[in-house]
Amino acid sequence: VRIGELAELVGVTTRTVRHYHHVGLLPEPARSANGYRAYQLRDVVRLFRVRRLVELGLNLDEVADALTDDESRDLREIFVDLDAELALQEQEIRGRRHRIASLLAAEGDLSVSRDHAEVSTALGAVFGPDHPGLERERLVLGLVEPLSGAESGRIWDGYRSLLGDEQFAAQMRRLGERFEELADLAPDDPAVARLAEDARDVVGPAVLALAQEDAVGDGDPHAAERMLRAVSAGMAPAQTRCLELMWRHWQQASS
Amino acid sequence: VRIGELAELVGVTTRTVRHYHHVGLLPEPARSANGYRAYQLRDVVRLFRVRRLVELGLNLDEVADALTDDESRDLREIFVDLDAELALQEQEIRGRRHRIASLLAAEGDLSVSRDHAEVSTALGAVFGPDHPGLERERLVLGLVEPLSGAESGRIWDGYRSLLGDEQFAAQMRRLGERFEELADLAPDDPAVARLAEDARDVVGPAVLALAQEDAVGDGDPHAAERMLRAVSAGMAPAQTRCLELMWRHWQQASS
DNA sequence: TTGCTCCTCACGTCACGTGAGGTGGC
DNA sequence: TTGCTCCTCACGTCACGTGAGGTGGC
Repeated sequence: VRIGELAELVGVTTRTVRHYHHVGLLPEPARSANGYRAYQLRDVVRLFRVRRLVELGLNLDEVADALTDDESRDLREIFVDLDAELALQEQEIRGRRHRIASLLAAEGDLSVSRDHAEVSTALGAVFGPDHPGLERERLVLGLVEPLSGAESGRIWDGYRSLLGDEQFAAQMRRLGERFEELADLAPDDPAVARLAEDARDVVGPAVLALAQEDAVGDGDPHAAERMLRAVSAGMAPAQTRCLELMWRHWQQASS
Repeated sequence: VRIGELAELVGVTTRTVRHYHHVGLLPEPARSANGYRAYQLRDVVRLFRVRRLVELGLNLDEVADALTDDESRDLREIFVDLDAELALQEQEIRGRRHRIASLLAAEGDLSVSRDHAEVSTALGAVFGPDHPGLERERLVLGLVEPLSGAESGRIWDGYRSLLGDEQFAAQMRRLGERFEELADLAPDDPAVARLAEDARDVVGPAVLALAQEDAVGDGDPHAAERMLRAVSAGMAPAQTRCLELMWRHWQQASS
């Protein structure tokens, strides 16, 4: 029996058989006069046994281990471990499918959540298309999505109540403009502290909500700080400083 | 924000971030004076979106595809396809776990089936440890295992009834010895045809059963022929010829 | 000075797939 | 002569992991 026939018998490719020779899973058989591998019955049986284990999900090292005669490691133990691993994989796949199903259940744009789309639209309406901070404010929304449902839910609610109130919205728009103007100032410019003071009661209910979540203790305990670091990525020093000051105010307010 | 912080924010390694740069999933950010990558808010958001899709099970090409703005391929379609693929994987894993569970449910040696172990023992008892054909006969049992349950079931039954009958067993032992003696003869030696004739009613109920399965049409329609090729792997020419003759007899008997 | 982070190659992982270039048997 | 199978390298796949060797900031 030559390699092609062996492979067909067992249902693999000839490359697979050669690979098993290479890694020592299957002994190299004698060669016939023309240099072709000449397989015996025992090789066919061996290959079948190898494939049986591979198809159950063992990797080639484990198969080699399982097929040694010294039984150093119990086959039963191997299978128990394998089953546990497969159970994990199954759970993972189910989780993914669950998340995909809830995505597909929603209509509209799948690339962002419904909440995100709604708040983004509201932001555009409130700020107007030419507002210098609109782009950044919208990017910040992208940081809310990876948070847990409870965390992001509070934040979306915070945005909605804020943007829904004409007076707050107008203040927010103005604060946003002032924040952009910080870009060219020094971090210790008095305008920085003034803005942080003025923003205290208007902007940032989202962050406040996050801080409260932190205090309550469910979700990621450092979500708020991580948000803060992410938001300040690439900001001008004065803007970063302003955010820091706001953060301190909010921390005091929530404690 | 430098690469380490970005990676920690999003929950990946720095190597992963660099890999995404390499394949173009994440744009290379500007460098600060020391050559370090300096990330902006938009990079954080982008990386979060990439990871969300990766963790759902998309490969990096698909992620890139899904995150292009031209929406050339509908995200909904991508998710539907992905779900179908995940459903397949889940079924595969369940199949494996099912097979493992039935293995674990049986006591004793997990490397071979109960039937195999039983028939192998019976073969040893009937042939005796010094019989020249015992090793091969036992190897042949290894070819029965990969067959479907119905096919192998018939064959094990065939073996059991044969080996359980004192008279048949004695004949089989004798035929086995004669078969080994063929090794040094020419394929056209009259002893070959004689043995095939004599074996007709004794050896090979297993193959006969397989041939019947073939005729009935369930299972692999060429299982018997494949068995024959495998069994004759590495045999002496006269032995192969003898098997062929037997096979023809059996085919006639079953038609 | 020490420890930490960053930088750029570049090879390794896992189980094979896929040519590349050549030879033997019908 | 043509088509098929076999042979031996040896690079490619996929998403990074893991050093190797070197540099900047506290």
